Amino acid sequence: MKKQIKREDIICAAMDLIADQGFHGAPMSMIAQKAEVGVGTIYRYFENRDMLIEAIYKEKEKRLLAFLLENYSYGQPVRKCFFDIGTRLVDYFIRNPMDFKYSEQFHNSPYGEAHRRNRIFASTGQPNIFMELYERGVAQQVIKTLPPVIFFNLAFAPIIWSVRDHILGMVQLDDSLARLIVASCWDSVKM
Amino acid sequence: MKKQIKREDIICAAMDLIADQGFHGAPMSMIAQKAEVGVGTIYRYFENRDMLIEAIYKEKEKRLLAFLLENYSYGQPVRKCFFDIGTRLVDYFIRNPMDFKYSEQFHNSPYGEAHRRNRIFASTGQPNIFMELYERGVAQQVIKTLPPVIFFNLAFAPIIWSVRDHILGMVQLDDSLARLIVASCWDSVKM
DNA sequence: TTAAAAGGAATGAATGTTCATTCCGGTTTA
DNA sequence: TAAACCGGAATGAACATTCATTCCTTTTAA
Repeated sequence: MKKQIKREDIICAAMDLIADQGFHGAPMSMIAQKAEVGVGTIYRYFENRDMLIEAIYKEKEKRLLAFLLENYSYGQPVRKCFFDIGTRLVDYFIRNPMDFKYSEQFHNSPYGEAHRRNRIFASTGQPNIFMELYERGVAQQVIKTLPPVIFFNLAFAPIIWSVRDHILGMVQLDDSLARLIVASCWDSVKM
Repeated sequence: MKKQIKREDIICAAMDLIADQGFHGAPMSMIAQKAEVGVGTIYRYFENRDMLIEAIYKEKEKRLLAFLLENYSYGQPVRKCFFDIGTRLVDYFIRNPMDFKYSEQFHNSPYGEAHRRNRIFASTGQPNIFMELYERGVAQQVIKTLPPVIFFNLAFAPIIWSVRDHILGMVQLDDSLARLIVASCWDSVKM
């Protein structure tokens, strides 16, 4: 009970610090301070720094996946599903900018090297809606014949970059612009 | 004369190390060793670590820009210019993977924070072919009406991600696939 | 009912390591 | 021979991690 609370405190503190200062700006001492906890305490909950960082990532990933799967438009046409996933992705990250920033830091660091290839669409055992979408699209010939990786890049890279720009204040990503972006991504992959 | 050679040695060593080990894997002592130079010598050519890292970036950027501008299809239709830039970008990075990797490391680190927004299309005083392309496209109504940043994301994010995947060995990016990707990006921005 | 004792959670000063940077004795060059 | 150059040991700052000690909660026993 108490235990879980402290663990949460540490995770939140670390995630906030790392999200906006990067891994360099988040020494254990600072994480401890922000979490209002002794440095040593962190080590009661996490084997070491790497494990803490990994744990945060896992948690974030789990939440995102859950959000994407909630009421997902299973069985709808490929195009519909594509728009659904795209707009949800934008929604989620705009509502949880810290998650996005943390994820960026993580993937672009030695810690995330291993996961780099999992990105969003790895086979986590979960029903993989990304892969399913790709395969269905190819089978029905509604999307271009492309290696899966390329499909994913065309489909999501502009979205991710645009979300980043939004969070950095370079653009205002409102609903209509978000839709326009997703539609453009669709234009790039559709047959 | 000699001076320039040592400077080059240091830059090359640092860039190779950083490109494939990241900034963490490239302490000054290791750079010195790889460059076959004393640690102190580095400080004769660069004020400090940050300056070295910055200098490498500037050099790389200059080279890329020069490559893109070489025989650039000025005055051709927007579509033609778009394809030209896209394929050149792929070509350059595939032929200079270290430059690409370095650039990725740089942009995703505290060092590159300042430049993050310059990415490839900042106004460096140079004739900015990216901005020119965007403006011409909008004026002629051959591309969608989008904020410039979004246009750039749609146009180049998938290319950059795909190049990265190629370098990591996730896809084989041959000429025809590269052309297909550029064409798809065009599909996403064209009117 | 209360005092004492145990168990284990929390703490943060101390430790050891990893660097960037400096400095000065040696070496080359003009 | 002086001046410019080099090299790499020495320095000190920044950290992750440890561990002896304190603190708090729960159990025991009188």
